[in-house]
Amino acid sequence: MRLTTKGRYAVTAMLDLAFHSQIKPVTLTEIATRQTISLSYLEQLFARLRRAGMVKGVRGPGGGYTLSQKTNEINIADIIAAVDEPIDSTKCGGEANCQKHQACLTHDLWVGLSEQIKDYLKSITLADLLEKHHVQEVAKRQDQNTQHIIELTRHTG
Amino acid sequence: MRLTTKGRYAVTAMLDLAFHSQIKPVTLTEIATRQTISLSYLEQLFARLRRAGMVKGVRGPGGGYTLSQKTNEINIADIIAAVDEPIDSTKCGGEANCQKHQACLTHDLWVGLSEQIKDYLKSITLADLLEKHHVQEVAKRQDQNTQHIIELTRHTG
DNA sequence: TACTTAACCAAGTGTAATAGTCAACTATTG
DNA sequence: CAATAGTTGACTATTACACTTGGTTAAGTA
Repeated sequence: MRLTTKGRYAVTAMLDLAFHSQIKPVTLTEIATRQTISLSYLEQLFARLRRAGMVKGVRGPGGGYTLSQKTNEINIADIIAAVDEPIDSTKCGGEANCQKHQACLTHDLWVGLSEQIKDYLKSITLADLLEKHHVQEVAKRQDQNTQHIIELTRHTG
Repeated sequence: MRLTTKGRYAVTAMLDLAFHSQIKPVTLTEIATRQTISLSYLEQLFARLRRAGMVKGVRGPGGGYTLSQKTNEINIADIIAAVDEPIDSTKCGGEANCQKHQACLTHDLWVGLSEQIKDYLKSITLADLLEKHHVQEVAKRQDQNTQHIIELTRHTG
């Protein structure tokens, strides 16, 4: 799981889409203008999002893009994964050229952390963010000292 | 908060350091060899980590690097922040050129998410990861499909 | 004091991803 | 048919990444 500007653009655009596509499709031109992202770059991002089945394109006048799922069914991790290149964070690629035991140990730790982040982002949907915005203002005032209990499911190979 | 290979290298190297610098300083050459990272690249990363006050360099024979804090005082977010370039994720830079209200709304949402991720990574320390590894080995043997409940104390600034 | 070690430092390089452009094509609407 | 807007591909500039080279400085050791 990588977090780059590209992923941020994608999430931002999807949020914009979630906001505005309630009634009719939203054109990329609108999103590009609102979010100050290059239209052609957006086209590339949405090509991937479409292939991932997250948005639907409607051609012709009055067309544009709509979400192909509900906002509470689209999570952040999937959006980012859709636009990012897949990457093997291990370098040793599992076991092949990895002779050093100590090296794999720290690799394991990172992969574990990476999975945690992924799971975390998977648990956050567009709906959460949209809803959260209202709550945020309240929470900002409360400014309380919480303890996070994070539940992690381990994927066994 | 960005998540790139650079940050991964930094975290990996710090984990390696945490493992091996218990008794004596660890040379970058050792880490470079173990983690198959270029020595000079490591030097650059550690220059930043040193400036951030996370590691101490010891010159001369028998020298190397040690952690300047305890493993439970060093969190992942700080490591990543130390090596990454600072980036303004807003593009509107607060308020200056941001005329569009709708744009800032989604920006807010992203910034909020970004803060969440940061807080999350702030709550995970090197000690957590090292400790987790022991648990992992046990879990691996048991080979059961368990659900880990990991309780992380959030450090408030 | 000379030598070795290893941190420290600066400048440069190749590569790949990012961010964006340009141009064409297809489907839909009116 | 014309306008709209998605779809696609190729191409370019910029940048960060990952790494290299070639040093200097400080601290031990012979």
